[in-house]
Amino acid sequence: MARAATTSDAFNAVAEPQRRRILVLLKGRERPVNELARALRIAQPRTSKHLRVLREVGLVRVRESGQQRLYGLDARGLEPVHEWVIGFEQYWNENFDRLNEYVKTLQQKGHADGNRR
Amino acid sequence: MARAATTSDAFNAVAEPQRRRILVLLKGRERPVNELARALRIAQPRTSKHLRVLREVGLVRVRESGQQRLYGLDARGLEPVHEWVIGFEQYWNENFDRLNEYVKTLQQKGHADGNRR
DNA sequence: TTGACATATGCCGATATAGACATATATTCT
DNA sequence: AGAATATATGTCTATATCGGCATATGTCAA
Repeated sequence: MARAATTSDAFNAVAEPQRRRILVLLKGRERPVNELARALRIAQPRTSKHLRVLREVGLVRVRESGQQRLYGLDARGLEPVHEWVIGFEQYWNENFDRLNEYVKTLQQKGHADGNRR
Repeated sequence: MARAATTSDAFNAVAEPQRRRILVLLKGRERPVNELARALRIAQPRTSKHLRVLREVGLVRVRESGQQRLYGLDARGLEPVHEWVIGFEQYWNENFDRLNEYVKTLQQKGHADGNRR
């Protein structure tokens, strides 16, 4: 079995640097494909393919506008990513080793309320 | 060129579901490889390889303890992921189209204080 | 209709997986 | 030393990329 498809979820879609840059560019306003390609300095077909991936995981919406297709951000799909990562916030905000010991102590006592920051 | 290596950064390392589960299991306490393998119900070699990836991006530390190797979380590498994702929070927390207009207005004014939730 | 412009898709090549399995390496115990 | 336990690594297979290029599809204007 190979790596999971990039279209499987937002985590995989966002693992690609160019796709992250695309999403950043779409903050605040819609953009046509060519504009994105120019901004990222990547070929138009490549841009279209990245956009397709982003579309398939729902991070981006398309809107026809004449001969252009305007892509817009739909950041809701990033919320699960945020939820997952934020669960680790306490572990990078504090001195790791001391927290580690602290939690271990609590666990040995059999308590489950050791999540205070 | 193929997809970026999983070892290239935290984004890629975390794109793999099993690796995310490993990190979650390491919250609060260190664990030896076999314990992780059992908990995840995946083969030990596979677990070791995932841990290797996590080690190479610095999300995990190892400590020798007799014949065991205790893996511990080092969540600092997740902070960049968090930073990136949090930049989109306003876009999933508010009505997209109205916010879109709002941000556009701010940008035209040249202000940068529009991050209030 | 023909042409210009914008975008999507198909094909190819090179590569990096993830999983399964066998095995090497290291440590502890007897 | 030899066995048992814990972990890491090498090999093989199947697959899903990502990028480049050519080309199909679609829209608008003259």
